[in-house]
Amino acid sequence: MCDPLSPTTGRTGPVASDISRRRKAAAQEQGPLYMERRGRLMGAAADIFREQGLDGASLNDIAKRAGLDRATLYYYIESKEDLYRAVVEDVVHDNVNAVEKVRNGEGSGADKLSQAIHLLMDSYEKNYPHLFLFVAEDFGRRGQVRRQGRKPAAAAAVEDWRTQLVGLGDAYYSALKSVVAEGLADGSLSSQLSPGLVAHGVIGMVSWSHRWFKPEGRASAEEIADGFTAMVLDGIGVRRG
Amino acid sequence: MCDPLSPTTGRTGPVASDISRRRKAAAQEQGPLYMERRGRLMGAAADIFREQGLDGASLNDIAKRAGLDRATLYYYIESKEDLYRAVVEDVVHDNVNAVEKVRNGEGSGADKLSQAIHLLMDSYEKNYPHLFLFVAEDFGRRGQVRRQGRKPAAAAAVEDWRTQLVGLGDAYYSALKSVVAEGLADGSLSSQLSPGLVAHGVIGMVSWSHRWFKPEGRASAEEIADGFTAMVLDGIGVRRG
DNA sequence: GTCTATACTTTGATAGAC
DNA sequence: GTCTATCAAAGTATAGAC
Repeated sequence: MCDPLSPTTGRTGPVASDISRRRKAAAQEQGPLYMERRGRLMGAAADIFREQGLDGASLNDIAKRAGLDRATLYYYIESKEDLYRAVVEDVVHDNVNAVEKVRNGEGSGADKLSQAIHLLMDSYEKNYPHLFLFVAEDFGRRGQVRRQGRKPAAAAAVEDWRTQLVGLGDAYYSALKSVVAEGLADGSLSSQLSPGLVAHGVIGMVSWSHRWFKPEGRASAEEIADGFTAMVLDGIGVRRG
Repeated sequence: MCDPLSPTTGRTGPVASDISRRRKAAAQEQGPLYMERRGRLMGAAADIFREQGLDGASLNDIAKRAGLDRATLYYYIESKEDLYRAVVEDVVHDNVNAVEKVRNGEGSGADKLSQAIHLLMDSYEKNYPHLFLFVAEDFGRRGQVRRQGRKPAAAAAVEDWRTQLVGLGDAYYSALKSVVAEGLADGSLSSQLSPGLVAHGVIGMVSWSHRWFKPEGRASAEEIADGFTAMVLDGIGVRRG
């Protein structure tokens, strides 16, 4: 290691700026100051994305919330999409993994369905608002992300990234559908409905909570999950016969 | 001396352009050509809004789909928000009115709940994609609509309009909650859950269909409504005891 | 690490000729 | 009725000084 690259004049030469390299270096280093500020930035971004959505949020708003200048963000992140990704990716992955673990685990289909509902509501609460950011966006739509600026993030990369997120949503749906099908097969569930329709209904019921659920609200995530589970399994109509 | 290019002759004077006045005049006139082209524009706008969302859609895209120049749109509409409003407003109003009519009508609470579910799914199909455009947007978020251009639509007016749309969503929720409460009171529904939670769940189940429902798809809106109604009233768990 | 200044892009909207 | 030309605003991202 050596840093003899100062100009031979002895003067402090012009700094090689290239924030892209400095960003990568800092990311590798993972110094304590870097990590702390990066964490604060992620929190601010989560708030703003929650309030305004991916499109509606501007880096200006996020920078202001984080107490930084807009340009400073680029020391920590590569682009707006990169920032959004950093905020939601882990939590979404964890969630899909968790549901797939439930599907592959022990228990009846009905039990697993209940577990899945509780799991998701729990995650909404624990990881608020990160998971909601993902649920609120409809990545199935094309061209939603509008690219501006002198060097917009590479279109192909952005498209790849969107496709990945769509895939995660699909994986979640697929796992839940399997759970329902298993329940119908093992006799713990009984319905004329297709597993796919049930899965859509359950996911809708739970996902829609991003429009009204507040962590400090009257009902806890667990109570809501209990309620939805009872509704789906037992129904709310009076028993006939 | 005198500028020979100066049009000081008795020739036809400069036209008073003012497209705003001409737009209002044409709207009053309602000539057949105007109505036909306006209708085509609304159809194109509905398509693009469906694909890209309110924010993601650009007037350029909409104009292209309608086979017009971007500037020509302003002969028919006042602003982007005005266009979106024209596309969704009637259908959303009709829907809220229909649900309130169900609430005020005859029948048990359980019957009314079933009616409401069928009504909404039917409307999704019949008015596709207009009602979906509304459901897909989250007007509860602030500052989502980004205003650009030399003279952005008056911020106050846009805010008013957003508040109105939020109000329509609230009215829908409120009506459905009443229906559930009535069912619990008249004995046609039986549950420990709060009417509000049930209403949220049902609305979520149905509204989420904007992410997956296709009018040409395997299941019709009526079949889906039948399925969701059965799921909510009877449940899909095996009967105990 | 952070900021000022600025390049470049896209958009919504107008003016005014035809 | 429609179009060309253009505007002002807001955005993303970069360069480079400190």
